[in-house]
Amino acid sequence: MTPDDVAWVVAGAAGVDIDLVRLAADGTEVSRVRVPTGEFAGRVQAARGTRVRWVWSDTAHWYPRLLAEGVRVERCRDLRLCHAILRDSALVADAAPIRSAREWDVDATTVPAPEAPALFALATDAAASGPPHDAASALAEFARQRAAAASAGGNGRLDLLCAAESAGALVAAEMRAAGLPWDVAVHERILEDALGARPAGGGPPERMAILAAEIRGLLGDPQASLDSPPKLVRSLHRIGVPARTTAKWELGQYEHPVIAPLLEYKRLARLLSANGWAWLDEWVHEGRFRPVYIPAGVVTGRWASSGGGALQIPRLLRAAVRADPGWTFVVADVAQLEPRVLAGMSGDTALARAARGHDLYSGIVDSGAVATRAEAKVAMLGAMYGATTGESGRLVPRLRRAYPRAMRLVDDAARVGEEGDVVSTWLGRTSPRASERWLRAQRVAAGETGSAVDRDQARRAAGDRGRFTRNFIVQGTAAEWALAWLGEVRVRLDALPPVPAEEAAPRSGAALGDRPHLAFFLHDELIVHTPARHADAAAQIVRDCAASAGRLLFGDFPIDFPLDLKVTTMADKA
DNA sequence: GGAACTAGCGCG
DNA sequence: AAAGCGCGCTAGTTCC
Repeated sequence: MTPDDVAWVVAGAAGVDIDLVRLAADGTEVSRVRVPTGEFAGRVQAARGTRVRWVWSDTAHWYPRLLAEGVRVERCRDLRLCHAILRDSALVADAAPIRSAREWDVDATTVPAPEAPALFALATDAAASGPPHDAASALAEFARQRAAAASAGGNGRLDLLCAAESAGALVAAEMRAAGLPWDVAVHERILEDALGARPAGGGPPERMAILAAEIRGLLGDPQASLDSPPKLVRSLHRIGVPARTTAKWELGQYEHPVIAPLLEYKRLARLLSANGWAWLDEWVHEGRFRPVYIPAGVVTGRWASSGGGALQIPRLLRAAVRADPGWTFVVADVAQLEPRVLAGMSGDTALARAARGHDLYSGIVDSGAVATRAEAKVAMLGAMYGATTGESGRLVPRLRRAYPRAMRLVDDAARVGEEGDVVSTWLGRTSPRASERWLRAQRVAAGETGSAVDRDQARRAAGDRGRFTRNFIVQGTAAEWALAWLGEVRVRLDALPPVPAEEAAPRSGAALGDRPHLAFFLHDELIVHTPARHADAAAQIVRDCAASAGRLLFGDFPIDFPLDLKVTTMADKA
């Protein structure tokens, strides 16, 4: 914390009074009050603008109830999320105290989703699946975390990461509260265009039924099952298509009249089951899709989501994302985030030069390392994922020659992982340790009693782990860049003036519906929902924050993060 | 009849 | 039989 920081530690179980403990910048307790839950939101609102940081057990536990009352907070520290970072970080010199606080080891995915704040509080406390929420526990954990961070190397990088992670948790709660504007009529039109009319009394939609009849005719079996892979494989064998699986990449390799309609049927079946009318009924209410975002739900620090498949919305349906009347979107994504981050981490000026301007892959071609953009892309992905065979594996050595620093960084990360050690992202998030099972397999293979099968399995497991750690440092650092971007966008949008009540978007909620706010985030892309009059300002903020995120992580190193950005009322991809 | 698993495919 | 990372979700299948 900076010296002028004031922290209020918030604590209390659901349904009882809430303790507010004021701390000085050095962590000593200044004062303490106990307030009824009904006064909590008012207290928080009153503290806006005082540079307070709210320290609490779990943003998903505390923040939804504030948002429901129309109250935003400027900054917080999410003890649950920061605990996980500091507990595992290789930068922390003395991790023993924080590791001993096992009650804070709460897997993000076990935190229940808030249907409504009241229900959520009940669910959490009844199931006792969250971290402790009382004042003594929170104060002790905060002290442990400050000590752990103070013992860490890395010039404050972990402090930066904890701040960014906590800001992300605020964004996640706010985006759920605001929701993503979703036009049900447009979605239904897309479904009908693709699938045909919605069946009145069950059964498949019209176009799927016609396709199914055609396919069954070609299979020579009016009863053929198209939805069961084993049965479909047997049906295909009977007409001379020797497919082993029903995966589309394999089916696509056979020449037979049944293949084309079958692939089309599978595409439609997927759309129907994943995002059909049932999805719409379940997940879109009052013009908003409100998924549950799970910050750091992925080991690398990326977010996960729960319910509604928020991070897998098919491109086809993006046309259903429509701004409210008088509002618009700023849709922005970063071009080639991961290789840019790799250039920054490794200090590879040659790769940074290739990245300058806009298209990094074209820049690689211009440098002469490979001949085409497609080659540059597959080679770079192969380098970051650990490809060893095929076209990708063949091209990676060309990148090694052209960008030795960058390639050495990922190659070293892979070697460390193969040896069973951990790797860390730029800001210090550290990969999980090798499992006991993995270590045992390596010991057995290395020992005199190990069989050829043991050795083969161990080598494969080592390779798998090496590809994981290779990718971890890049994917994880990209996630950190994105958090920095997101967090700064949030703060700066919040500083824009609110619009008059008659121009507000009430469906986005009392806390956020009167001003530009984040509405969606997906790894390297965000959508801001904004009153039209603030669209240009919001777009500039999104651009400026990409630049400042780059500086926050990589200082003066000359790597830029260009955006594909557009201002539009329909958020199909930028 | 339900839990646990797999196949397949959507997203980055 | 995906080559090469990270996910979530649905339907079908297998096992208890």
